[in-house]
Amino acid sequence: MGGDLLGALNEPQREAVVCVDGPLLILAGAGSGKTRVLTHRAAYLISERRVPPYRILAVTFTNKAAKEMKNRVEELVGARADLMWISTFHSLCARMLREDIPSLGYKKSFTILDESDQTAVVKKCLDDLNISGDMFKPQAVLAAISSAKNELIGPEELEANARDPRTRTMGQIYAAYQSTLVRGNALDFDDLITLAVRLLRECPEILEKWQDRFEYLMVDEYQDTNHAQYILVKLLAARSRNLCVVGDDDQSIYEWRGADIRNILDFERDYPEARVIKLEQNYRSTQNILNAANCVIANNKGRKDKSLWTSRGSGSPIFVYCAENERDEGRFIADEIQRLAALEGRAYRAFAVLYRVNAQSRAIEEVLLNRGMPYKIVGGLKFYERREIKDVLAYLRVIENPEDSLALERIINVPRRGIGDATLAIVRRLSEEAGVPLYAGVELAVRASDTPSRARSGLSQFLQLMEGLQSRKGEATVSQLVEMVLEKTGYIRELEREQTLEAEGRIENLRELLTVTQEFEARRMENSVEDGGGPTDIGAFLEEVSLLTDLDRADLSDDSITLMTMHAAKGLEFPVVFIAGMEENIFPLARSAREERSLEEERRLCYVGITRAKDRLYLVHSVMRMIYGSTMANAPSRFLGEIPKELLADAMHDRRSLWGRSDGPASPVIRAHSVEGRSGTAWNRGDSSDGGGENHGGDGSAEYSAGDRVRHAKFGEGTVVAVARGGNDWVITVAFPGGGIKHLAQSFAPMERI
DNA sequence: CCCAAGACATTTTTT
DNA sequence: ATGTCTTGGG
Repeated sequence: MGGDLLGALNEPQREAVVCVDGPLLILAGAGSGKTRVLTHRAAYLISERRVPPYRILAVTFTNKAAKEMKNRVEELVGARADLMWISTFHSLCARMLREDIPSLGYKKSFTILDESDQTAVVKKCLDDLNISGDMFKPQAVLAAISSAKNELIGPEELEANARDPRTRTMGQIYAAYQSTLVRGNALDFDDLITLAVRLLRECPEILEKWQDRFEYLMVDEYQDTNHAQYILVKLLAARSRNLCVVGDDDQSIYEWRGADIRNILDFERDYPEARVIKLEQNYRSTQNILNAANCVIANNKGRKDKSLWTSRGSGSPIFVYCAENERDEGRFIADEIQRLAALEGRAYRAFAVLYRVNAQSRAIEEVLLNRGMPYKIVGGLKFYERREIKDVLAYLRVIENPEDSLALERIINVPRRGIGDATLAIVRRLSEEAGVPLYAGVELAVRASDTPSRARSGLSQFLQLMEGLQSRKGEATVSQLVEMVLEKTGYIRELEREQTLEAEGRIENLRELLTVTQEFEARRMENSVEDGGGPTDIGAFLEEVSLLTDLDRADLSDDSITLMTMHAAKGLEFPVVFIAGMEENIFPLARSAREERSLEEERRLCYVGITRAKDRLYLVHSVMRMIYGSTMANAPSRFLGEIPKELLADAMHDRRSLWGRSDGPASPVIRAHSVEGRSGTAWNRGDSSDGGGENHGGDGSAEYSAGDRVRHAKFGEGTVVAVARGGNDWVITVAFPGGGIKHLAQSFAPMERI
């Protein structure tokens, strides 16, 4: 057994698997088989060390990662794997809280809010506090609250320690927000973590219970943990100290969301007896791709030194294409996919197009759509955030827990039943006066003598509906309840009446929701042995759904091209990867380029993007790009300049490139990639340090560099996008927002820098 | 109470 | 360019 388990591993992997006592840091580079290590490690604990599976905890960030880990451990040790605790941070905490949250003054039936619920609460708080939304945008408030929670800072503390009035106000809004949540017995995603931490900190017997249960702990993607998660792990592992964390500081791309890269960088300080094992052998990509990734990431400071290598050959060069605009970019990508599909017999699922911002997807999508090439977009619109889905789920929430005032507010007039702002105001006033939840307020309003008759009839109609649904709660399955909701509320009828494409789509989504509930029930049947005293079916379903994301529903199995952001691509791999929009201001984003800290995060993102590719990598930049409704001209990304030119080729697509009209066989796109100088300007001097072997040195220097703003006598203002040699002169390529791309001879052009 | 025309903003978003 | 949110008139 042991031979089998360890035989398929390389030396450091094997070490990481058998080193199970005491703290261990595994620095796992991209594609180095970290999931393999984690699963084998779990299997080793179970079958070699005879550790009961339920004494092992593995924490991931995504459901998908948890599911994969579970399946792979099962392959190794069989059904016993089911007893192991493999879950996401959030579901682990939800599970802990379901048991003991009454100690914190909440009821076990708490609901979990998603982002739009949160936004609604914030807006209401801003209203109540009479704070203008101009200065305090809900999104910004939410971000502030979230980061406070990530740091385990409460509202009072935030307000007390505020050094500026804005933060003080934030503290007040935070306080209002939190008390709304508490009143509604609701938790947001961050609360799941912070309240679990509070539980462990405030209740010694609960802490002890969990510490005893988990003898061995593993944390995946440790570089992405925030402070609250860090403390949670620290508390849980304090007793056994058998804590194994796996991560890659170079793949930390969620700092903006509270991830604290120091957690991984300082692990050895926190656990001085820790062993550190580096996994640097990559099983995914060619050496060229790895070299490119290594070179880019080497520009970051303060990282754990590591360098990926592979026993695969160097492989194809990395292809760079300079497109004219975003349509040309899409066209090129589609061309290449078709070419490679035919030439190398690759299925569509072998291709991924990655980009920095979702807005870039449209141009690519358009081309693929036109050509009838199958594609799917991951991210963007979320299934569970769709209005119709949220409406139905809100009904379930109220059925399950009538005190869920947020959900009630959402559906009280959906579909329309004549309960408008005026009526709702009455209900709100009554419930506030009586100090009862909104639902009770509805009952009061129906009974009150001064309620206008129209309002009364709407409200009592609503109450009847809800009572009818609630009466079936015990016997009906979740699917049946959903069907009843759709039927009795007239939701579907309303949509059918609309007769629009949009309404049809919504109906389609609701059908899909029924598939989800049916799947849930099937699973529930299977595991019926589990917890008898757990939440009800509806409760369990709602919890599961609230912790699900689109990523969990995306099937990568169908044969289509994948379009997604580089963030969404983390953890995935594709034989052929295109990274679109390799331009300054897009990647790195303009606002991120100014600060060293965020620039480094962009660079890590670039590293993640590059290392998704197994066989072929294409980096595409565009001279001009229409985005958010306006056209901009951007210099090629500095990250391109950080890749040694020997690794690059222009993929024989220089026909269309800027230099296409000038003569000579040299590949000008390559020339522009000369690596020199520092960030920002590395690319710019498209001077003669290329390996092309022609006309070096000599006569005069370029007066312009990419990124310069210029004014031309005829074409007006523009941006220099490239500078190249052309005969005895310099050819300055300028993008004029009004007049297109012009190639101008430096010595003749009536042009000046501005 | 409802709808429609304007304002608005738009990085990334594992849960 | 586009989708979401607000606001004002019917």
